[in-house]
Amino acid sequence: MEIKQLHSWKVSTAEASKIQIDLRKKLILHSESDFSTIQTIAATDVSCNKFENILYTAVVLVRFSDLQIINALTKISSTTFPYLPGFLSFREAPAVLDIFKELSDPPEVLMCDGQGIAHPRGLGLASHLGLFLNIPTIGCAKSVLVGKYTNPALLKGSHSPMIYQGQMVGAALRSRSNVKPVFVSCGHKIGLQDSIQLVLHTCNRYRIPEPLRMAHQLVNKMRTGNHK
DNA sequence: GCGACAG
DNA sequence: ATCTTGTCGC
Repeated sequence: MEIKQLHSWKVSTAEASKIQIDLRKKLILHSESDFSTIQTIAATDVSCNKFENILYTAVVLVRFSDLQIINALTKISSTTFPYLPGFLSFREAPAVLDIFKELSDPPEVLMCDGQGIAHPRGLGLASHLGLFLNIPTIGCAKSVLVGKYTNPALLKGSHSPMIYQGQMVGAALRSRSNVKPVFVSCGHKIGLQDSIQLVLHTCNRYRIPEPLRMAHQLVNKMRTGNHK
């Protein structure tokens, strides 16, 4: 599929910071399409050995009705950009985009393991990917990068706002009853309510949404050489 | 200066 | 992110 090349990925952290501040203005933080009728949902995840710069990346496409895998693409690549909180996309996004270049059709929505706009400069991995791919993206992180929240009620589906610099940037969402919440934020081209509903729909047995779990399992098997 | 800090 | 076993609870 067509990928926008909005800037170089070979940049300093100072340049990266400027890029984030510039690109955040281009984000669309509401739904323009009807997500009640979607047929599929995509997810991406990246794995890496400690102290190494080899990235194991996967994109999975699952059917929305039964959450079964329709397609899965993987790639092994190297990176020079280190992990720095607030700059994750400059490390991981190029690998994800490389996989999407091989995909014929854009997915209806992409779920990412990290923040959307709940980010120091409002442009986390999910938002950054959304702009390059020009598709709806959702940030679903396992922990907070920025923002304060009060614990949502213990029942699945309960959520409370994440507040950063006086703005609501996402939601702490109880994806399963009695478990630690996940942190959902708009990536691009989708509203927070729709994002929450899609994440909830894909959480059946575990805290982490099924598409993200499957992508995670895939990259870990790649990394550890388990071809089962 | 100190603490916080997606993956 | 990864390193790691059993164990408590729904």
